Amino acid sequence: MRPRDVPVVRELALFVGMEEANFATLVNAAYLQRFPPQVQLITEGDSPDFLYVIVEGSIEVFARSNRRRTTIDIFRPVATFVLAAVLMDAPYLMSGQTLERSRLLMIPAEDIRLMMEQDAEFARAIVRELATRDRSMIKALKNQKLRTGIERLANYILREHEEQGSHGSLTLCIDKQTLAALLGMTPESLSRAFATLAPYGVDVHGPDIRLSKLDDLERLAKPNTLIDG
Amino acid sequence: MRPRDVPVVRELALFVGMEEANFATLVNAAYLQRFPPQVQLITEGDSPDFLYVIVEGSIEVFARSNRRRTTIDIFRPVATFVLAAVLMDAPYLMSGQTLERSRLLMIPAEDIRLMMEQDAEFARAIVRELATRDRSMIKALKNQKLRTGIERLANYILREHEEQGSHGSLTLCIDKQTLAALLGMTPESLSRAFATLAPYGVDVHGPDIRLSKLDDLERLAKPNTLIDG
DNA sequence: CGACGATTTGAATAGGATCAATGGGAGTGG
DNA sequence: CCACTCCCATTGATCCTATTCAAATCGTCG
Repeated sequence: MRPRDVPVVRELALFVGMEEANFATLVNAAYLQRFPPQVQLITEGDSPDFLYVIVEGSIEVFARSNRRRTTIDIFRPVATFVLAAVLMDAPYLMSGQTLERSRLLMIPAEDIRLMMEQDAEFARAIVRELATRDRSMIKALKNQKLRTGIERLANYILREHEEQGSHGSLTLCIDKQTLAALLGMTPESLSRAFATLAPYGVDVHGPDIRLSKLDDLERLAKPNTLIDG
Repeated sequence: MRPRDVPVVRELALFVGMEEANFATLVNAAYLQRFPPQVQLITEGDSPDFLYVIVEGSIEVFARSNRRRTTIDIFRPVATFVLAAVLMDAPYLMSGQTLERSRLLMIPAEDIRLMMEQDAEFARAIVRELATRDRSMIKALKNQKLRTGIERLANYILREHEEQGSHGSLTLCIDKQTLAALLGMTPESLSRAFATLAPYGVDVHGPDIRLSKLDDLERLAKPNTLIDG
């Protein structure tokens, strides 16, 4: 790992409280690597070799069963993924691939497990990370079970709109196929869902969306901090 | 908490590695309490007061949004719930109620958080518990997004069948309304799903189910250790 | 220009939900 | 012991949501 990348990683919530020596140990064992888009990094069912930290780019984690495929989550900097599998030394439950050119820190799973035993502050940071992930998965499950596809889309739009500054417009940062999979629907259904939202002031032009009737859209979406928080 | 209940709790994965003094501290602050059926213990949105440990009975955790309601999970001894909310001191994401007469150990949330700072072995046990929960939620999300209602039911039946000894029959230990909510469908749909499974050797008599064509049922269900494990 | 992949649109179908009505115990009170 | 009631479960009819399969359209890039 290049020296100039170290400070960025050091500031991650997961590492910030660690003793310097322990952090150095972890980093020495780790690889910081670049990947082109559409590279599959992990495969569901495999044993975890590394904990991944996204330094740059974005990662889609997805799962298959029967002949269906769905997106579980999309990660951006700075986040880790497959932490639970690494800690339990249990098979990955999902596959993961880069969506764009990405830089990832790969820390050998065994080092993570050892370090958790050695560094109590690291263990506590892991607890916070895991608890956050757990809650995030509960929210995703609620989103899926308690809302229709249109409602999920409406809430996704509102959330992106807010994260992008609430200026009345937003730009989708993933392509529509991936968005459809994330929202638990087919690309065709997503396309129709967008059309259904037109009367609610949702104007779609490629990846750009303008929102002209925010109130109407919110009335439809009924955002809920216990799902979208 | 009664002295004779202490050993049971002491053996929980969460506590078994703790120093004796620390365990005593936690237990002294805790309440072991009985509840009748259908008592709502926690409400989504509330701040976490306690970590709950089910010593006896069963608990349904569920969530609402719009005017819908769904079951997230059902817990039996010996398990904890709302651990993530307690650790993050963040609002419960789900409500919880007893399904039957139950005994619960209630440990004040603040004591859990303090003890995690003090007892490194406890922190590690929490990590394992959280990682297991996280994986369980991922599986639930995959189950919901990658399977139809009938497939979810078929897999639920196969899993119960196995847990009850694989003797060609099983007994539902929750009523069908609750099962329907757990599987993400209405009671009507569940009833029809059972009917659909009849040609696959699923004979339902009230809560009792006999399975006469296990192979056919498995071919339909396509159980997957990365979902049902 | 031409090809390819992504998106949209159309038509038909499937999976579930909703609303309504019926059947079937378990428990209650006469 | 027998109605009676209530709640759960089932069944029927219909509607809605979303998927599937197919075709058209759009944009981008070589």
